[in-house]
Amino acid sequence: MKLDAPQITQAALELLQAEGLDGLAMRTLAAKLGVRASALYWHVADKDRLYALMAAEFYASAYTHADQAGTAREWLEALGYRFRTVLLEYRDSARLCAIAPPDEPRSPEVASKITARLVALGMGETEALAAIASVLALTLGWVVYEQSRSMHEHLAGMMDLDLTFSNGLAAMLDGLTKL
Amino acid sequence: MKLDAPQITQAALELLQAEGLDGLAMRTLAAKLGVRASALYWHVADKDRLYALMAAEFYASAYTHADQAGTAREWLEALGYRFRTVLLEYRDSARLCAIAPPDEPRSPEVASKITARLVALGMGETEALAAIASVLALTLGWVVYEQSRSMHEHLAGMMDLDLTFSNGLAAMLDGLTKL
DNA sequence: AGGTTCAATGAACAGTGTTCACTTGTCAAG
DNA sequence: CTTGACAAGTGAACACTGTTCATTGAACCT
Repeated sequence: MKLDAPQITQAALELLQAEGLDGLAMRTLAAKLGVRASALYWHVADKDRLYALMAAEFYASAYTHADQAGTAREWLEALGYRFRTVLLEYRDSARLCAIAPPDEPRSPEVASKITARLVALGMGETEALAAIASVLALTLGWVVYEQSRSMHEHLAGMMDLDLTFSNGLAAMLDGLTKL
Repeated sequence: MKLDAPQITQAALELLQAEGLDGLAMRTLAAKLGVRASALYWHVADKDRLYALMAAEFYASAYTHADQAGTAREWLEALGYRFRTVLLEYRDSARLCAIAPPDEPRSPEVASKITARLVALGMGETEALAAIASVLALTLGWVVYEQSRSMHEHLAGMMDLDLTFSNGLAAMLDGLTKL
């Protein structure tokens, strides 16, 4: 049962879910894998790199679900909705995404890959990229607030968080996909 | 020249601007104030508390500028616009806001104070709160991406960040303040 | 068997936030 | 003045963090 970068990422996600971001220490993570902390550095360069791998899972889940949509509008809505859903499954995940550096060096080709589906559904390239950035930004920021414990208690008492998020997202998409 | 919580906050903001979040160590901050690190704990309970005080400055600046607006729509637009502007003046400020816990215990009265201006301009209380949360979320998330160095280089090469942000914000506000 | 390479170890290092017993400095009361 | 009290800062320690590196072990191919 050899160690492995994806395996480490998986264990890190479980640890995040169980203990939160503060509980995610390299030694703790290593112990969970039956190994010493220094062994992790053979497979993963940095803790920042580990953050990036973890965050990439969230983004991947969001993109994967979005790809089942049939229109550009639906695709963007699914992206935001699924991104929030997967983030809410893990503690402190939004803070993690805020801390994590982008995992791959971003090149125009990568950008094309991300926007490809939207372009196929009839959007312009930069228009698509702008829309994706806006949706991810709104969702990430929203979950940051939603996962802050005292903020959550405060907001949840005064409104339906699911509904209010959906409204904001829908409002933005109405404007973005209009003309 | 006695030490003081607001003074510590101010020095911390300067240090953040100069060195970024990683350079913001209690000992470094204390040295900047001509004092030892343990002295800071007389005025500020925690580092988290310090984060909260710093973040509060950003929010205060945003709210202050917004209050000069004449309509609900303008108020919300100013809130987002100014929030982004002040965040961009400091390095890693968005990540800081994502980490910082809300500074005051949130009560219904505090919520009323925040929404007061919007209510005076004709919005319902919960409607106003939802709109504020959406605007702050979009802006915070946006600046998180914008301040990530590699992400910034990547996005800045493909679009006008000022314009794209404004578009997203305007699109959302069109939908939120419509009916 | 021998050697090469991949993988994990254990010990250390520098730096972190934080605590606490202790020394100051300042000012008011006796 | 002296005394006491209280606010403020010190210095040393603690526990913990991410990270490095020389060393060791295991697995594989020749």
